[in-house]
Order: sequence, then structure tokens, then C-alpha cells
Amino acid sequence: MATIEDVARAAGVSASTVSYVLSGKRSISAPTRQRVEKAIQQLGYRPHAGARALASSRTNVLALMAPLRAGVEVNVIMQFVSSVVLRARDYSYDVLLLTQDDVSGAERVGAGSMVDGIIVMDVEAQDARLPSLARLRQPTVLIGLPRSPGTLSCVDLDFEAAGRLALDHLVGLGHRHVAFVGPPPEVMARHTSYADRVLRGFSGAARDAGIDARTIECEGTAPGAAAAVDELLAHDPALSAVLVHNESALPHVVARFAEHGRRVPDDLSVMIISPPEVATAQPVPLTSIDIPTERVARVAVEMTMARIDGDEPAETRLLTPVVTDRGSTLPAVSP
Amino acid sequence: MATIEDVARAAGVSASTVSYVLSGKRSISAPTRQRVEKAIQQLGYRPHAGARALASSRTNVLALMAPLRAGVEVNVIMQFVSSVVLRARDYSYDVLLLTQDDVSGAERVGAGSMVDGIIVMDVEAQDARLPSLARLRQPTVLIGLPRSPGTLSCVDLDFEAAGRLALDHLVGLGHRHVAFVGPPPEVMARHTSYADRVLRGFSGAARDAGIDARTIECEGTAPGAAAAVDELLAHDPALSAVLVHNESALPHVVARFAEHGRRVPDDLSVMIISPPEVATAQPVPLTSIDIPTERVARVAVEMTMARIDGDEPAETRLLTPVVTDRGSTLPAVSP
DNA sequence: TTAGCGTGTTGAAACGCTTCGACAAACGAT
DNA sequence: ATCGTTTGTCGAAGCGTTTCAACACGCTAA
Repeated sequence: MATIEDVARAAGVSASTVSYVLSGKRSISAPTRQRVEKAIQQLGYRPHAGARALASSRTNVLALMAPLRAGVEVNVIMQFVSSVVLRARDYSYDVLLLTQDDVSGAERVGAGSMVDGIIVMDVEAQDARLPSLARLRQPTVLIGLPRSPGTLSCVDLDFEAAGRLALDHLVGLGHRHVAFVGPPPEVMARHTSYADRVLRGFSGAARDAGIDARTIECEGTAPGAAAAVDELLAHDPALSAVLVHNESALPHVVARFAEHGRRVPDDLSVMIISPPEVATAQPVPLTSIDIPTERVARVAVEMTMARIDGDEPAETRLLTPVVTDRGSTLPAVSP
Repeated sequence: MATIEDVARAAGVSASTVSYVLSGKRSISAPTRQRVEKAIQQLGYRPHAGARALASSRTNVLALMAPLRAGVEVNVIMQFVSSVVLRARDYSYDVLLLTQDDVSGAERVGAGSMVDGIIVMDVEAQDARLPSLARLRQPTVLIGLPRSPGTLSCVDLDFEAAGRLALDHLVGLGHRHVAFVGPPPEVMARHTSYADRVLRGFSGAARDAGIDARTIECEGTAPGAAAAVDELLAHDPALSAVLVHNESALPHVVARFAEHGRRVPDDLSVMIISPPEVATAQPVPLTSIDIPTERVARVAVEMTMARIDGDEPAETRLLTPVVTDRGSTLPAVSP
């Protein structure tokens, strides 16, 4: 492999000049720059990442913690992951993927100076990883909102507002018999940040509206969905609208309601919180509060970059949810 | 951050001794080792990855190319990705995730000495990336089987044998009216390695058996599946068995057959090629040829490691497919 | 004419580790 | 007692960059 010295020799300059051509940190005369660039081309020179990291204390690598826990929506995870990778490239960064659900990976790559920053997914309300992350030299950005972020930056859709907004949307259509079909029990049990928050927003808004809105956890399987739907209808046969926050269960939920003779949207209004791709890919397109995965990922990367080379203070950004009406919610019929 | 010198000073030895304690490449007396280890603990020392890479020409990082193209099964991809990450850890390796579908990412991290080896997913029959990959200093292992692997290692389920095996299984049960529901058109058009191979195996075996077995591409959506099923039945109303190699379409295919009054398994035998999790998660568990994602990933990592520090020659390993009968295929009823 | 300044370039010192060759000490065999 | 081996440790070179201080040069301003 060609080194910077080889390039310098070929161009008839010193190594430091080559370095300055590459980094642009000092002005270089046009002729010199051209000779250097030509030498780089001809030799196919690429700086050695390790040497560069050693000298500059910059790796141009980001760590992404994406624990693949039970009950998570793989599609959504993957959307975040690929968006983060894509956005990181805008800043000439690569992404190291960590999938363990403890913090050991982050400690290893952080303390070992393998990365300049860390993005963390699937955050829990009381996330055990946060103290260790806060101790690292590298800035950390959470996708999600724990109870006490401390000095860590956070970004996410405002899921609490989303829950509230969904309920208000349904109530605004005149629905008084409303329910929430949530993530599977294991996700709730972990107090996964988004799950808690939607629930809080939805239930809080229901209380404010004076409505008894039932909420239920739901496995992402056909039998699980059937059980959930059956229970909801048993509890309130007059049920006329549901909010679903569980992509895997969604088709089965809709199917089960159909078996009970409730068709969307005439007999039942359905909303979902999910990426738009999911809401539109259903047999009947669904009114939804879209999870803007691409935007969240972009902001996460931007925040990380700002903290890497700014020393910007930590910050929490919650994106405002919006209802996209796709026709699966209709005004309630008067009793 | 503590450096190796700090540790050496604290332990009253030289830096090289600390290095040898860490690497085990020379024998160190027990007392010395203990002092060094204690110093490491107390200082919380972690070797600087860049410095280590510079000195040793080893990064302990693997690149994983996982292009997220249209029509790929995200679940399967994710299973591979997480298995690769997990297995890499067995060798103290981390994984850098590349998602671009061209080879530029691999060139960057390879030529820049960011990684020691490269694992490539979603390989096409005539994959344009192969020549560049072969030129890199780092060993590359393909998950998939291109037409001419050259000096690159390959590992995969033997999809051609799988196609053949599936057809033989169905014919063995007496079915003579058999069809294949394959991946979506965009996957076929790319000549994605596994897609081509299943098709070849299935069609070849059908020819050998003297059967006219229809094959059809299929979108992963409900309308797409309906269209495919309708066409198959129109072409051969006596159809009694299908092989599906398309997870997204699977539930819709089964549903559409049901709408035509064909129930699994009594009216229709169904097999699928997929990871076992998918086959078992269906309302009716399906007889399948399992894609052993975990095993393929493990072998891919092992092969990469062997070539990193062996200088083993390239090798192709095809895992033998096996039919797992879950009761969704029954003997054909005599006409 | 000289002092001062900006521009472009360079040499050398880090950065933190691995590894080679050397060497001292301890040991066993003669 | 001597020689050769083995064992444990060390010093120093080298890995390929970045970056700082210094310098040469040509200019402008006084």
C-alpha cells in the first residue's frame, strides 16, 4: 500500500504538504495541489485509518447500538439502521453495529477509541445503560426518551403527543368507545420508551375527555391478536375505534375484527402509529401517525456530529406528530 | 485516557511487557503478570484501537455489506446481520455495516485499512462487485454463489439442491400438478443468486420428472399474491401443490388459495423455503426447507477468520438442504 | 532601504501500540 | 566449573498520520 511518503516523493513535496492538501487546513498553491492530487490518483493512495485516528484522535466512525430484543419490529429497526448509515456517510462517517443489549459493546468501542460518537436505539424509561454511556468520552445520542436523560442528547417522535393526538382525532370524530392495541407484553415490561409514552398520552387524553378507553398488550401473532380483539369486544361490544401501535399484530387485528363482522372503516375506525410504508401497504390504507424514521435518524446523526466537533451541549428534540388521514377513520354513527 | 506507558509505570515494568501480557505472545512470570493486570484494572486501561491497528496491521473489524435493495426480505437480512455480528464477537471482532449497493464502501474501508475482512450479502449471479473485491488486500466471503467466484470464498444453503429437493418431495407424495411461487420480479431481474438457483433446481427436477411445473414471480403484497395465485389456477385448475420462496407473499398466497376454496393441506400442499421461524409462525405451520441463517453466518465468519490469519485458499461451501415436514404437505389424492 | 507581513512549504515531534533483537539470570547437563 | 538453553524482561525501531513551530520568499508600506 502506498503511504503518504510515497505520494510526497512522487509529487516532489513533503508529507506534511500532502496532508494539508488532503485536509485543506492550510492554503496550498494551485500547482502544488495539482501535482499532489495527481500523485494520489496514480498511486491509488488512501490514508491509513488507524494512523489517522492515532494522530488526529478522530476515527470517522460512529457506533450504533441496535439491540434486537424480543418483540421489536425488525422493519422499523432496519429503517433506522439504514437511515443512520446513509446519513453518516454525508459526514464521511462509517457505522459500527452493536447488537448486544448491554453496554459492554459501547464501552469497548468507546474506551478503545474506535468511534467518535454513539447512537443508541430501543431506549427504556429507566435505561440501565445510561450511566455508563454518560461516562464515555464520546457523545451519545439516544433515539428515544428515558425518564432522566442527564447529559445525553435525545431525539424521537413525540410519542406521548402522538397517543394524545390519536385519541383526540378519534374523539373529534365522535367516537366514545375507543381502545388501544399496544406492543407485546415483553416490550411493555421493559418499559420501552416509546411504548410507555404512547400509552401515557393515549390514556391521559382519554381521561381528559372523560372516556373509558381500554388499552391492551398484544403479541404480534394471529392467535395473540385474536385474543386481544376478543377481549376488547367482550369488554365493550360498542367499540367503534381502535389505535394500533403494533405492526406485526396489525393485519391479524384487522382480520379478527373482520371475523367479528367489523369492517374497516364502516364498522370500525382504525388508526396506526407506524412508518408510512406500513400504513400504506395494508389491504386498506390506514389513517396513521407516521413514525418519521428517516427524519429521526437524520437528526440523530446531525446531533451526534454537532457534539463531536462542536462541543454543543446536550439537547432533546421531540418531533411533532401529525395525523395522516387515509380514510380508515370515519365519523361515529350516532347510537 | 491511560496509555500502555501509564500501565507499565504503575506496574513497574516496561511497555513491551504490558503488551506481551495482553497478547500472550511471550511468556511472562506469574507475579509480573499479576502486577500488570492489577494496574490495567485500576487504570481502566483499554488499548487504543488505532494505535494497535497501525502497529499490528490488524483492526479486529469486519465489514458487512448488506445492501437493502427493493424486494429483499428484511427479516432474513436482519437475521444474517445479527448472527454475523454475534459470531464475529467470538473472535473479538466488531462489524462495520455497509449498506450501499455498489462496491465503493468496501473499497474505502478496505483500502483505508479499516477492516481485516469483508462479508458480502445479496450476491448476484454476475455480480459487478466481485472484480473490485478480488482486488482488495482483505479476504472476502460471499453469502451466495455467483457464476464465477474466482478467488473469493462462498457459503450458502445449496438453493439449487433445495429447489430440486422440494420438487422431489412433492412428486414423491404423488403430486403431478405443481407450481413455484418465487421472489418478486425485481429480485429475479437482478439475478439474485439464491433466486436463480432455486428456480433452476426446481425446474430442472420437474423436467427430469416429466412434469410441467409452472413458476411465477410474485410481489410481496396482497394484490401481487392474488394475481399470481389466480394465474396459476387459471393455467392449471388441477394444481395440488406449491413451493413458495417468498416470505412476504406467503400469507397472502395462502389466503388467496383459501378464497379459491383450496385449504392447506387438504386441498393444497404447501412448502416454503425460509428460516424456520417464518415457517412455524404461520397460522398453519408449514413444511419447509429451512434457511439456516445462523449457521450460514457462522460459517461465513469462520471462513473469513481462517483466511485472515490462515492464508487458507478460497473455498466454496454449500450447506445441504433438508425437508422439515410440518404437516402442510399431504399425499396427492388419486384423480 | 528596511521592517513587517502574508503565503506556501517543510522538518520534526508527537500519537500509542507491537515486535524484534538483545540480554541477564537461572537452570541443567557435562 | 563450564557451556548451552530456556525463561523473562527490556530498549528501540517502526507503523502512517497530523500538526506545530519555523522558515523562505516575495510583497507592501514606511
